[in-house]
Amino acid sequence: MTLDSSRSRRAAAAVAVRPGEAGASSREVLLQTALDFFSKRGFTGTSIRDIANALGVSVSNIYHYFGSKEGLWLEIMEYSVKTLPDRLEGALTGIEAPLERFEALVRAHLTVSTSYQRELRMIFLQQDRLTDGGDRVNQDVQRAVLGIYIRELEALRAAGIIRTPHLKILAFNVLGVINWQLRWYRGDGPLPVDTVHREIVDFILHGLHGPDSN
Amino acid sequence: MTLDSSRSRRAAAAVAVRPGEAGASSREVLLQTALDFFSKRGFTGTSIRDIANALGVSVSNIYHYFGSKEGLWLEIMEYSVKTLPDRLEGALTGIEAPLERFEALVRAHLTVSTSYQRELRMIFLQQDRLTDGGDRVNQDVQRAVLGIYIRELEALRAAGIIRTPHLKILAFNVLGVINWQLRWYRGDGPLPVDTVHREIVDFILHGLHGPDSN
DNA sequence: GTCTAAATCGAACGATCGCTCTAGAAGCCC
DNA sequence: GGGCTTCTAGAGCGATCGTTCGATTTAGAC
Repeated sequence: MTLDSSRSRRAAAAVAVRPGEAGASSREVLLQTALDFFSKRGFTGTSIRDIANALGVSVSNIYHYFGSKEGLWLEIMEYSVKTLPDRLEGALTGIEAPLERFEALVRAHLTVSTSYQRELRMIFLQQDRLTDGGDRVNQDVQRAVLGIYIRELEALRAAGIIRTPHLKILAFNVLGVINWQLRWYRGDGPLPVDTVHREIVDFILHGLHGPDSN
Repeated sequence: MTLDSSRSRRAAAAVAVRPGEAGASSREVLLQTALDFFSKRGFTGTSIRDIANALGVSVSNIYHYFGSKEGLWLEIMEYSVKTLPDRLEGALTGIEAPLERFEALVRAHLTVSTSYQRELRMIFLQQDRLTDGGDRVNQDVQRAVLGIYIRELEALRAAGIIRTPHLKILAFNVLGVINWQLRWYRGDGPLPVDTVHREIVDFILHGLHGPDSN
């Protein structure tokens, strides 16, 4: 359920694998296991043998499907994090009022964050150990998301709802609240996801002073 | 200036080094270089040889002073991150009004974050690759800071200033804004540190709606 | 059945990892 | 000077790293 049904292909050695077959199943299992390790220990903290041994398969298997360790990383990025900007934009279509748009943006962001919690943890753990092309992916996505927030904040300022001239700082503050949730929130804890999302939206919109203060 | 004058000692092989001498200088340079690497590439992403080669010294030198890679990491934690809870508590002494206390807490936290930016980045990059004792340090500090925030938020609730029953979520939201700044703020950029701190305090206290909305 | 390609394995490569050991250089006390 | 401790270097240890390779197994097409 957390996986996209249409899967793109980019590996070096692997060729045409039809989705929904036994071959794809091996692929998926490898991706999921790699995701578990990458999101918990980061890129350098995870070895190819960690992933292979966890599944009881050989390391050559991974190279057969993904070509390299970085290829495996990028494959995970491909179906998850890279889709983030489009998903955020999609949540805005049809909404006109700036404040409504902004709230929809935050809510959509939280929803995607919940779906791709491990994938997003990966990019926030990773620290310039990939080749240039690999780093680019993360930077582009983060820049795109920031751009969306700044654009919406500009609309809020034009509407007279916010006054600060430092929209970039404001955008980072909002992103901080949303992304920090990736660090502390555990789905298996006592807090329901709806409660957490509602509290975060309230905090972003009203800060410490609750929604009844305006 | 970002270093404590009194330095604690815990290495395995090293013994009594008087501060302020030539011996201490080698030590300091090693610590600073290690700090640069750890804060940029994390624990697993940094090798002992990275640090030694950057300084043109031998790896044995590092082991002479710190005993192990983890010892080097913990030594950095010792003079910086571990002092965080005490510094936050110190900023609260003499202040009575809950809201004033909270604002002072946030401001002190931002000040310390600026002083120990690289050190704090280390602990947010690191991901359970240390031995049990090493992990404990980070966890204890983070728990202590969270405890301080929750205690102050309880005072705010008792004073009727906030209403939400989910103080833990609220505390994480505040910490998210503060800690996220470690990820994006560069001191050499165009934004003055005072401006950033003021915007963050305003955001935490009032959210998107500015300070004149209550 | 045969043929072919995808899937999987185990061994091994060179490089790098954290770390140890031995030994010489430098600094201080007398 | 000698005698001691501290500091530093370099070689090398076993382990693990990402990766490659040849060979074997599996599975579908005919």
